[in-house]
Amino acid sequence: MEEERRGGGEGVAEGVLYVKVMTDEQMEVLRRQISVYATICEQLVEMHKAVTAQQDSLAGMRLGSLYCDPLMTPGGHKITARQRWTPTPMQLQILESIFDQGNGTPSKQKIKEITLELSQHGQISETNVYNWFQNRRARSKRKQTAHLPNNSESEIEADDESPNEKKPKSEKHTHENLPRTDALSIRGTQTNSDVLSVDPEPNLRQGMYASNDSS
Amino acid sequence: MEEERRGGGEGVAEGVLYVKVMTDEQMEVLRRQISVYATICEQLVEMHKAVTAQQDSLAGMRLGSLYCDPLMTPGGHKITARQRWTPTPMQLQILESIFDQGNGTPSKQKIKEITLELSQHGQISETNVYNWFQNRRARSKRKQTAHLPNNSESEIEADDESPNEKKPKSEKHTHENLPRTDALSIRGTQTNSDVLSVDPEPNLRQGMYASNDSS
DNA sequence: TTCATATGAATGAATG
DNA sequence: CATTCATTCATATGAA
Repeated sequence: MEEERRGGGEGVAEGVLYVKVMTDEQMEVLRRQISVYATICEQLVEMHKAVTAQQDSLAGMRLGSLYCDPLMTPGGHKITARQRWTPTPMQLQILESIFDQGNGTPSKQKIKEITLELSQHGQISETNVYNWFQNRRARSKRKQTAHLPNNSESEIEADDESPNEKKPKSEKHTHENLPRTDALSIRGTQTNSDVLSVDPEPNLRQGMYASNDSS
Repeated sequence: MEEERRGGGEGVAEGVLYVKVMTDEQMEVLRRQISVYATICEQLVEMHKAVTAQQDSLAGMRLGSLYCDPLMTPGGHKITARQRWTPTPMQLQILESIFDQGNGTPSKQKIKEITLELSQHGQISETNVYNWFQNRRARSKRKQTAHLPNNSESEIEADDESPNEKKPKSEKHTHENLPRTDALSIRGTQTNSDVLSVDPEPNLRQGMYASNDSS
């Protein structure tokens, strides 16, 4: 599927000319920047849709066409694929055994040692190890949360913008959910004359960042 | 030539020896181009905001009906309901710019100003800003533990079966004064080319964070 | 192809 | 501030 991730070098008859024409860092930068204005463009599309919809109601004409089909979508950037680390079976085994030792919280020093150990079996970085443990613990904990809560109620979550509800997200968020809108939130809410009204309604918590005035 | 000028950091990642065909200058060119586009888009958004707002406010004379509820549904609860704040690209840009300014720890007063500024681009609270800076600093500092004093990685190792890569986050740069333009600040920076001089909303950035009155 | 899932990585928020 | 937690995003892989 992704054999053409480096589509830059076409015309190769035989052999996979496998060269990177940009460093990951460069690619990351570009990706970021492109993503920025791609999102903005998406907002523009939404606005245009809104505007044309108004006109539509007046003239009765319909011209709702999407004129924005970028090469990538904010939901899935297909610009580049960043390869991610994959532990070798050997590494995985070692990691698993360390994890099973109960020393659930490997400190930084541990991480270094483990990384050094694992680097004998393949490329690896401390970040990889760190992430692995983080994920391992988090996911093992989530598995336990699948305790068949048998919630007899049916909380009707009508607002499922995500049709795929396979992920067992039966967790319980014990914190207040702030009515957060998505990235392109400028289209909703008040597009009235009060578009730019600052809504300084911060969900200020108890402590915040400064209990007192440090001035 | 200058294909190896940039101290990107990585030259050989895994088995694959790749060359850098993009120079700093090329990169800079792309960056600036994208920056221009981003700025244009940003201004377009503002323009459309003004337009839609105007239409809406003039609905009494034009439409005469409150039919301005096409797709947005001001009270649309079904857009997305996330518990966690996610900065919009524009907000991110602004935050990054501020962060790169080296003004380090923003004081409480700064936070307020920044929050006010960012609220023009989406829902945000002071806590969000504070957390962002906290995380930003902490994580950028964690980018220093991946190199060994005598780590000669000039060797091309192709023995491993794990095609992986380090984690070069885009912000490898410490907040040192980069000679290049900052990460496209699509915000206040009035487009030098004055592409679309439509700025009917002077109150977009009233205070900004320029007013440094911290204690 | 498309969908579903596992999982590495990113990150906002919380805790010390 | 330094670490950790919790959640989400993105990608690799396999099944339908």
